[in-house]
Amino acid sequence: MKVDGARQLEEFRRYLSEHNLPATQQRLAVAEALFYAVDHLSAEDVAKQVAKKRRPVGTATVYRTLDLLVQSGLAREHDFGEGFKRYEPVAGGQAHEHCICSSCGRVMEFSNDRLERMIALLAEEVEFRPHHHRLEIYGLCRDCQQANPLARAR
Amino acid sequence: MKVDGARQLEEFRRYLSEHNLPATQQRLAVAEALFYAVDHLSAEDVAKQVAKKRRPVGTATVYRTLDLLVQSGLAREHDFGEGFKRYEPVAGGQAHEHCICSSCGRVMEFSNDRLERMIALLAEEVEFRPHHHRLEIYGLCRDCQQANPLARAR
DNA sequence: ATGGGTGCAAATCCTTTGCACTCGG
DNA sequence: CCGAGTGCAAAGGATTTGCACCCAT
Repeated sequence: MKVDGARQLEEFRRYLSEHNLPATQQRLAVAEALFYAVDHLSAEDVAKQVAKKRRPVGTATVYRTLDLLVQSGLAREHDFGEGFKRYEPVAGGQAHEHCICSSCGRVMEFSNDRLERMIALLAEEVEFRPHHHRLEIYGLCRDCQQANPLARAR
Repeated sequence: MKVDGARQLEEFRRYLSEHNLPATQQRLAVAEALFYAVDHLSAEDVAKQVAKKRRPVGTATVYRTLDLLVQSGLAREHDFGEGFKRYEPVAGGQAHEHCICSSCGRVMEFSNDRLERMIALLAEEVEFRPHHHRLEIYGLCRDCQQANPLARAR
């Protein structure tokens, strides 16, 4: 989901200083790569982006910084069943869900307030205090439906 | 979610013969372990159950059979962010969702037809042909809310 | 009989960790 | 300055794979 990269980077700086954590080149470079990404990036993707735009950063640092970003609430972690995780920037509070194409792997997003409210309500019905959630819909994207009209999504 | 183990095992047998796949001792033992489980089992849990009730089965076979079960639609795979996958039996078509306690790891289930319908509808709105989905709600279960009233779910 | 299944162990792949060195505040 | 952060490479843990042997059909 599109976010304002510059603004997000500023938020991250604030988070770091509030927590007495040094704002190192590496941390900022990793955060920047994620915040300006248009897609859901894997840790490796992030490392590549950083290497391209700035200066290579160690794998460990990439993972450590991604963890920080997740903890700060500025990023979200996903597992689309590919055997590794993907990350995406989060613009404060905008919940949204994902459709993952079983055929080509494309990920689409949508959001719907009524859905969000219903989810919160249903959780409370089982005496659960919801914090966040993740909805992934697997099936066929438009292109793959056309390419293979009879295909049954896996 | 509770399913009829014997019935499910029969379904698996049918699936195997329909696909010209041998119904080996190991496959049946793995399927049985999963179908009679009350919880969401990891591959290792499954192996342990099989070893206890029947005869030890190789790790590779456990994974291979779990894949078969998922492909046959008789089992479902989950990643609750623990670093490994969990599996649960699926009784034909009964969609249900999960609440995962961030504090103690307990998993609760619920289902709601209105939610299911809304999810299908929203996917179609973005020209996506949904096949199945996964909704995971993270937060605090009732016990953990009481044990730590001020805790903020992660 | 016989083609696929199984077990074992080695291989993979993503992610984490230990440690000496470097740097931001 | 100095404790936290970084890079490297080695470790870790779940899952997969290669291959000789075995068993349902």
